Amino acid sequence: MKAAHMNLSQLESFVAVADTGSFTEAAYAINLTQSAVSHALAALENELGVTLLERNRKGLVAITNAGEKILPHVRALLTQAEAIAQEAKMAAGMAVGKLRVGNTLCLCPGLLASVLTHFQRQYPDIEVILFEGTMQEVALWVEESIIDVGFVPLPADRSDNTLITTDELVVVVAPGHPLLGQAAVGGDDLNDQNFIMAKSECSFQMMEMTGMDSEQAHRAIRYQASDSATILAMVREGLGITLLPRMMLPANLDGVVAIRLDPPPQLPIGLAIRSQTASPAAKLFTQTALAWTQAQGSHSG
Amino acid sequence: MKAAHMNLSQLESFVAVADTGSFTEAAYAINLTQSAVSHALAALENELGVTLLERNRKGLVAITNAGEKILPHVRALLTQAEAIAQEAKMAAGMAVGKLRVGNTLCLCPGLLASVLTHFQRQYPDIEVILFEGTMQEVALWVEESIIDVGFVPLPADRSDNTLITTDELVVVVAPGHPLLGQAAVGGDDLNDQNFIMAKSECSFQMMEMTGMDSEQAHRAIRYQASDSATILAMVREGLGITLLPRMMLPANLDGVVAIRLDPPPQLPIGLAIRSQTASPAAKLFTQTALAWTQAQGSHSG
DNA sequence: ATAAGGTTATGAAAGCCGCTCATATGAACC
DNA sequence: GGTTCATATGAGCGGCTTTCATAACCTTAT
Repeated sequence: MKAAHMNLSQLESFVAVADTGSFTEAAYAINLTQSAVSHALAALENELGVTLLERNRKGLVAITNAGEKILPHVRALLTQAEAIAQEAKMAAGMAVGKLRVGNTLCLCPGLLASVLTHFQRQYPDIEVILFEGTMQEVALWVEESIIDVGFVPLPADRSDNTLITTDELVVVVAPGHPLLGQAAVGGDDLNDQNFIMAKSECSFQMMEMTGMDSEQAHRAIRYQASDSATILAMVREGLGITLLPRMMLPANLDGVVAIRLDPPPQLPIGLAIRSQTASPAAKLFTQTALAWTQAQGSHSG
Repeated sequence: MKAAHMNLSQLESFVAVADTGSFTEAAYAINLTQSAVSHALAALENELGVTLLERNRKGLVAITNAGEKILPHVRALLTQAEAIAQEAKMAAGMAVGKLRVGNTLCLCPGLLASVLTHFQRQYPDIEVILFEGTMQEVALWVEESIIDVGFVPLPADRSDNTLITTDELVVVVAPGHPLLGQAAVGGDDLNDQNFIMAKSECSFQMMEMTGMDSEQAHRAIRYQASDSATILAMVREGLGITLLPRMMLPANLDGVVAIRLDPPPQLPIGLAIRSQTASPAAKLFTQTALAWTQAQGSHSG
């Protein structure tokens, strides 16, 4: 029983099932028959000698421990397969393929939009697929080959990072707030304030950049909302103050006032990719983002 | 012409040809017919739409630029394939597979030997393949998936590193050397000495750890040899002094004297692996190495 | 030159493998 | 129990991969 080689198709099936949680959906997602997926997984499991998925003729398949261990490797393998195809097309002069980009909602949405616009114009044949998640998720996704490139706040210890830009954190308060009377607002002035922040880990990071420690930050948060408009509305009502990257401020902030801090905390934002094994599209994206940064720099300089 | 999926077998063929430089040898190496390899490469190139190898009916095949770009991705892909197989076997309770270990000759050879012995005893069914190279090569090989794990001097910026041990650098001189008269030998005392060092980049790193700068180190080296016995013989003849990690000293150093430095420079030695995508065998090896370190530590403590 | 010995390429045939179609089987919900 | 949802299974077709045999090509020696 000389085991035949495992197959890219089988691996794709496995990932698809793991992602969709269903053989039928997986089959649809990768343009195959449900039967094909079933056969593929049976063959794969047979060859590996391990059960990858706990079947359940009802609709939900659970991944086994073994499957959980193997899945990241499969993802990494398929990512390389895509990279190979892309490199080949690049060598033939065309920039095509898929690029999975991760972004954190609470990091300046305008940055992603600008870079994306430039990128799409420059490489119209690269299909961009967007993923949204927390900073931690985005960083993890890059490592696990779920996405090819992601915006993360630096310094990120894992993976390869290139600094794209920094964004200044500002305090937003209601008109007539006591802080407005001060000549300069430092980190200490924020300690006894009520904060309204986004429901994200990244809120704490931002607060700690003003000089608070983790515990203070947790205590200081009075309300948490998921949308920035909601947060600003609450600030307008005088329920508290908030801390935002400058780029997240709306064009006209009616009813609220932004105050710069002294010293101004700079949130560094970078792009994470898998250093050596990045796909060409991912490298192109990084280049585009860097070029955009420099263009911005020269505009304002 | 809907391109069929590329094939693991084709990719193996490509790597084999790239490594051996010959279709015939490659075929032999992966237990296939020369014809099969030829067909495989033709199919692969046809699908990718790129020429990967510059053929030459004489015996030597050169890799094209496109091939050069694609090759690392192929290696990474195949490494993941091996990792998948290993994870599967591990889940079934057996530790089997291949592990490619990189080592630098000038880093304590005893370390590798000890760890290897333990590892082989613990996991007799994991086949270990040794690679020797300079520190830079070893670090690069890990990144490029040519090896799974490698001993490198820390800090190595790339890849994931775990500290295994440190080794003290000592000065070795001929009997009667002026330095022997001093109470304590510091980095400054070495500046005007003639050095005999190994032909390796790692020599400079060691010298810089005593406080010299790069230029001083280059000037100070009088002779370079490739074997440590040769170096010690030259020191014995009074041609100069050398700097060695303690672990590289022979059991009885007849005719030469080792002097400890003050402060003693500690060369940190670690294991590099690909953080997320490491094969289970590579992780086991790291564990074994760490366990060995701790055992050593408790012996001497 | 021509032959010999090396290389890769090519064509045809065999066998295996992966896909689809059709259908069985199982679980839940009524 | 039947309906409806899911996955499993079996047979057959088509294609891909491999092998065998041989061609084409290059280099070197005679």
